[in-house]
Amino acid sequence: MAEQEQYEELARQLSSIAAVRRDLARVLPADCSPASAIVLTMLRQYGEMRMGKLAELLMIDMSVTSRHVAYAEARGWLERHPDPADRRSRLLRISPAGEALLRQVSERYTEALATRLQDWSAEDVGRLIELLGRFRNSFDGCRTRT
Amino acid sequence: MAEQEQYEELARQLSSIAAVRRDLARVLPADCSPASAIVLTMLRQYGEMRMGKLAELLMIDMSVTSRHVAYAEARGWLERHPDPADRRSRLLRISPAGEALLRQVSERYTEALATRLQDWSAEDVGRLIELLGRFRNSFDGCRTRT
DNA sequence: TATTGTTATACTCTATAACTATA
DNA sequence: TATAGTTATAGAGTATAACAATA
Repeated sequence: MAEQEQYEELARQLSSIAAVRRDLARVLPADCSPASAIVLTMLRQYGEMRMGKLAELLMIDMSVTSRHVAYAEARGWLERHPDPADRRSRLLRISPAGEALLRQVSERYTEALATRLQDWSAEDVGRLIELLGRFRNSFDGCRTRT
Repeated sequence: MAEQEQYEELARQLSSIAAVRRDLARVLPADCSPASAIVLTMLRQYGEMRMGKLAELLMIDMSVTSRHVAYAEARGWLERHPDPADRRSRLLRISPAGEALLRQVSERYTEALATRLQDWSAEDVGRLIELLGRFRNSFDGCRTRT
């Protein structure tokens, strides 16, 4: 258990991180929104999946996910194939163009982060990643009011 | 220096953190936006300041800051006093009502975080805070494209 | 009936640009 | 002229609710 003061500080830090995300988003290719990048990243990492599963991974409403997917499909970055198990649903799969886009995104993110974090050790970056992952997991399934 | 893979993972984590922020925002009092909460927090922490300084702390454009401040002032959470040094500017100061609101915000944030992070040690929370602070600082003044 | 996904609508946050008042 | 702040406008992201198709 942590102290109240720590929790307040943590809440403040979370606000600041939004600015970092905006900064990072500026390096993305012109018509690739952060939303597109994360959708494609999930499809590459976890493979073919349904809309509902994707929404769950992204922790956003399916209505929003649906629009992000439509945007990416319109640009040829992903494909929707019939789901043999359920005709209401379709399976989402990243396309070769989407893979190519992700390689570009990864390059730019990496370059931006390498520039900004040049004085960080790989160990500290690793620690930050580990703690952020744990932090996020602590919120999984917590969409009710306390 | 970290590896490319680490940077990619870090970029993914940052996307996830947005969901955490949304979750946390749900515990705020009805007409208190996350923006109001952070504006008031800054005024409490750093004291009276000008609009430009506040925008810099929040790392958002002054036009946006101006609207957040107008919103908070309309609800009596902060006051704008003449700046004796520059009549174009006004000094922003948190009001007693704003302080009261912040106490409520702090209570709810704390309760929400305590619930979600019950299996975290104070040390790990401290490490996360420290790393997030350093991370944010590494981005300060980096609003250009690489 | 319940569930999967889509669409319509509204709200929040943000940035850019044009503007006012003062330095 | 330059700067501090405001306002108008536009764009991205999200949630809720109503809806269509299928389970």
